[in-house]
This record gives sequence, C-alpha cells and structure tokens, in this order.
Amino acid sequence: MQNSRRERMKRPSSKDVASLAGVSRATVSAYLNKRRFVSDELGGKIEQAIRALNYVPDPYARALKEQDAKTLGLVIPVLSRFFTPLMVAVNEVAHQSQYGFLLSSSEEDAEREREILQILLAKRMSGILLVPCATHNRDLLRTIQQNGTPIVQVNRRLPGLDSDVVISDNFKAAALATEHLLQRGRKKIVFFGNDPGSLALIDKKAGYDAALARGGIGESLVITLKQNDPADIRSAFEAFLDSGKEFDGLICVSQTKTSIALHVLKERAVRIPQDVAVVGFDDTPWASLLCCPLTVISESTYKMGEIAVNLLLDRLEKREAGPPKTIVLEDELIVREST
Amino acid sequence: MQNSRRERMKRPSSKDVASLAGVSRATVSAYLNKRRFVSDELGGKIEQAIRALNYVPDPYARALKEQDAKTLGLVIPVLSRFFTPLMVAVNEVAHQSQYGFLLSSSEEDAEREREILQILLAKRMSGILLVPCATHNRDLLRTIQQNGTPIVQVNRRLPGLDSDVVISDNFKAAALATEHLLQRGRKKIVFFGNDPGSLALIDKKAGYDAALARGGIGESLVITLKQNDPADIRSAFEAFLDSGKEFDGLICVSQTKTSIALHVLKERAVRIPQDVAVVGFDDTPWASLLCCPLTVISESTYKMGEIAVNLLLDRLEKREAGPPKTIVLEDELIVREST
DNA sequence: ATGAAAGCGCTAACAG
DNA sequence: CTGTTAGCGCTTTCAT
Repeated sequence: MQNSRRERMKRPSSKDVASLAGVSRATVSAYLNKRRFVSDELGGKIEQAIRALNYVPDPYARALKEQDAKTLGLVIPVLSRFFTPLMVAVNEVAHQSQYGFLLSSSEEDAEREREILQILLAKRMSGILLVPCATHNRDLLRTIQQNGTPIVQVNRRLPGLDSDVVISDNFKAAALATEHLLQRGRKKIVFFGNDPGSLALIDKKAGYDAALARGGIGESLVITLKQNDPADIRSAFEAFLDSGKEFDGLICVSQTKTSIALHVLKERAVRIPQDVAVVGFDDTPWASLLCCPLTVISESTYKMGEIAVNLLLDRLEKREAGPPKTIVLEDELIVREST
Repeated sequence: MQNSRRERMKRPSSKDVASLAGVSRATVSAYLNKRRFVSDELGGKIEQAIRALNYVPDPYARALKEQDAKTLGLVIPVLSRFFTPLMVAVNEVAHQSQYGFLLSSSEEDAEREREILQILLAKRMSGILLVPCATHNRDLLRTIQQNGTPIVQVNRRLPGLDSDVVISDNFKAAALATEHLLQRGRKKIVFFGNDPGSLALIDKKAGYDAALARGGIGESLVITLKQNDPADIRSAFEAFLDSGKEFDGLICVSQTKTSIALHVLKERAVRIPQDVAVVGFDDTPWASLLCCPLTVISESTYKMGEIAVNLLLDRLEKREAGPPKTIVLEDELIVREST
C-alpha cells in the first residue's frame, strides 16, 4: 500500500477572497450565508473577489464546522432498474431544494448496509431515505435518528423502527394479482421468487396466501430462491418445471424474475395465457409490446420517491414535527393479454 | 429561509480514542493509516478504545486535511436505465478498492454539468468518470485535470479533451445496423432520434450516413428531436409518420426511442418486419420476448464501466502514468426477427 | 456593521 | 517508537 497522495493546486479560500476584497473572513462568510447584514459596498467587493478568484466554498470545511452535509443519503438494496425512478425523484427534488444526494447500494447484504449507514452517519447526512434490506441494523438506525438525522423508509418497512414510511400495499397487490388469476379460472397458481429473508416479500407472500385461502384453494405453490442472480433465478424456475408439478397461473415478484420466467416458458413452448396465465410485478414500457402483452402490478416507484423525499424535507425544514407518518400507495393491476 | 441547524450528539473523535487508550492523537492516526509503526501494545489499546467508543474517523476532517475524499465521481447525462450497468460496475469496483462513489446526473444540461463539476472539484474527488453532455465545459475539465484529478471519459468523447477514454464504436455500430438493413433489401432507412447537440449521436449519425453512401443510397431520412422526454419523442415520430414519407427500415438510437416507436407502429398496425424492419440500440432482456423479437445493437455498458473505473484506479494508484489511452469496444449486432 | 480569534477532527512536520 | 503542535477552510461568539 503506497502513499498515493496527489499534489493539488491550492484552491482559493475565503481568506483569499477576504484579503482581495479588503475585508475579514467573517464578513465573507456572513455575506455568503446571509447570516447578518453586510453593506452593499463590501458586498459588491466580495462578489467581485469571488468572481475574480473563482472561489467556491469548501463543502468539507463547512460540513465539518456545521455538522451537516446538506446532503440526503439514499440507501437501496440493489442497483437495479427497479429503483431508477426512485433515484430520479430523489435526485431531482433534492437538487431543487439545494441538497446533494448520495447513493449507496447494500446489495441485499445486512453487513454492507451497516457499513453504509455508519458512513452516512459519519458523513452527517441531513437525512436518509432507506429501502431496508434486513432487520439487523435496527439499533444503528435508532442511533442515527437520535443523532438528529431523520429517516424515511421507502418501499419496505422494518418492523419496530419508528419513522416516516412510504410503501405500496404489497399485501393487497399480491392478493389482487392472485384473485385476478382465480377469477380467470386458474386454480394452481405459482408464486415465483419468494425469499423469506426479504422484507419486500413478506407482504406479497401473505397477500398471495390470503387470496388463495379466500378462494378456497388449499394448495399453495411457492418457488423460493436462495440467491438473487439471474442464473439462480433461472435454475430455480427450471427445477420447478422439471418437477412436473402442474400449474396454470404464475405470479412473478419482480421484473427480472418475470423476464426470466417468460424466457424459459418460451423455450419450452408453454403457451400464454392458454397453458398458464402470467402476471408480473412492476410495469415497463416493454410489457405491452410483448409477444403476449403482459398483465402487471404497477408500483409507482417514482411517486414513492417523490413523496418520500418531500416527507424528509418536511422534517429537515421543520415544516413537520409530528409523529411518524405512514403513506401507503395503492398498486394498480394493469390487465393485458397474458391472463 | 430559516436556520435549520440540527442538534447532533457529539461523536467520539480521535482525541477521545487517544485519551481512553492513553496515547496521543498522532499515534491513533498513525495506527489507523498504517503510516508508521505502532507497538502492538499501544495498537491493542487503541483497538479496544475504538471498539469501546464505536469510533469512526471523520471523513470530512480527513478530506479537508488530505485534500482527497477517496471518492470517485460518476457524472452521467441522465439517470436512465441505460446507465445502471455503468453504475453497478463503478460502484462495485470502487467499493472493492475502498473508494466511495458519488453519482450525479447532468440531465443533458451543460450548465448543470458545470455546476456538478465545480462541486466535484470542490469535493476533491480522487478521480472522475464522465459521460460528457456538452463541449462547453472543456476548460473546467482541463482545470480539474491540472488540479491533479484524473478524468476518464465514458461512452462519449469530448473533442479536444486529453484523457483516458472508453467508448464503444458508435460509428461502426450505426454503420453495421444500416448495412444490415440494406442487406435485407431496405432502401428507405430512417434514423430516429438525432440530436446534433448530443455527443453520443454525432458518430452514430456519421456511421449511418457513411453506410448509406457506401450502399449508394442518396436519400437520408433523419428524425431530429428537440427535447428528450417521452412526449416529445412520441410526437416527433408521429409527425414523421403523418408526413407520409415512405420508409421500410428504422434505426432507433436508444431504448426509450425504440419502445416509443414500437408503440406507435403497433397503434398504426404497421407490420414488423414486413412493412418496416427495425433495429434498436441497446439490448434488454425483453427484446427477445417482444411480439416481434427485436434486432439490436448491444452496447456492453457494464464492461465499459468496469474498464473505465479500472483505468481510473490505475491512474490513482500510479500503476499507470503514460499518455492517455483510448479503449474502443466493439458493439454487437444481435439479429432477431424484426429485420 | 465589521473584525479577531477559537475550534470542528484530522494528519504531518518536527522533536524527543 | 511516540508526543507536541500547527494548520486544512469554514463559521461563530465576542469585542469593537
């Protein structure tokens, strides 16, 4: 491990601005932050000096002093396309409100999530938007809150963590999907992509179970995954098919799973919807262009992000100080030809 | 604008660790950074104190002192799904090498790109991965380089900026797509989604033109866009169709454009490939599942990101000090049924 | 209305 | 091998 220190040009500091403008650094600071009145004359000189030197305040010095980085942390469990709309929303709103935005992905790993949270704490995020991936870090999250950093949970909720929450009603959505298939006369409905450890799936699975029960179906068909990479997803699905179990309905819990399942079904010449009716989670522009246009549950992740970041800003700007809020968005069932 | 300062718990500093361990802060620092030898005895005490206090070094204080944030900046022109693989690659490799990763999107706006670069400069990024969106910021970029921050350009190249570059051969790719359509006997090939201001498109357009010329086709059909949001894309395409110009081949320069074009064609009952053969840029898992499986140019953005970030790390760790390198990845034409 | 000086937490000369 | 001290750039009392 060598010393990789780089030589960097000294960038102008507030001191340089101050001396060029013939004032003190305190005045420069006051002027920049509008913390106290500065005469027009000095203000003008400072302005000039800033331009002349191309001065940009040092964010680190500021954060160090202020104990606040004016930055929102966004923690997602996986850098997937599913979360892009979330990122877009957060990025946009944060930018408008003059906040920076720091993205990290826990890769569905509790330990890595912990590291990330430690870092975000150390980096004095103004607030944190969290799609939690595990229950292990509850204490750390509480510490963060006590530290004065508001947290908003998005898309998933960690039992026992008091914070604002924005989720979609996964239970109802999965139930909706299941009932829809039942109405189409399907009796053997597969729930593809379960993972008991995933917070995201508990509710979906429960909704599926509930709908089956209400429909008087005893037999539940669940394909559980160990890993989450495409190869495992595919082999899990193929293994199920090879097992010879009959089924006539299929619910896929994520976009990736849907596309993989469709590929495999196509390879095996299973007809949709004649042989099996399919509903996927998460709409895409492609869904309606498919060979058999796909019925989906559409979760509005953009809206989710927008609401979440606004909730967070409300806390930060002290527009809201009440008890934690929970916002539940309804998912929409978009019926196309695959069911 | 109210003062929204938050009260934060004082977090333990290296001073606290030092006094608990009965050593000086310098020793703590030295121990942590392995900058000089620390006896096992003191090392052990320090370790203990760190655990006891749950001490995490302050990244800002460190960056302030070190003039380096140990962080890689990634600047993309738009937070789209196209760039997710890039983000994944950068995030992953950066993390493995103990670097942080800071994402910003310029939204294809030169002015915003400028702001971002200023911020990244102020935040003392160790290095910057840039998908440039305009030529306006060349000087600033040079300044950044002179400041000692290496830049790697990804996916697009800014003429006149000397830096490592990783691109795919857009010229050849577009030419490939065009020639493929010509081979299929198409003579009236539309190039959909041009934007003269976009660095990404100059080469694609040139490749298209070159292939047409080689094929002895005089007439080029280009749909140019003003804006980049879905509504504009759609109306531009519809306007072209309404104009009544005949065409039998279509090249779409991005995923979004492809999906929109396909939607419109479907609405108007245009048959693919009988009436018009379509090739899109950028492969997706859905492409082969479409109603008419789509022929695409596949750009390996993941690999691009991987190479780029490794190039950057080579510069940072001084494993490489030679002149700027340019890596050109070949895009692949995946022929399916739409052509 | 403005300036002087202290301190945020860290690292690196320089001493010992 | 380890401690002392100064300083990174900023904001902020406390004086004036």
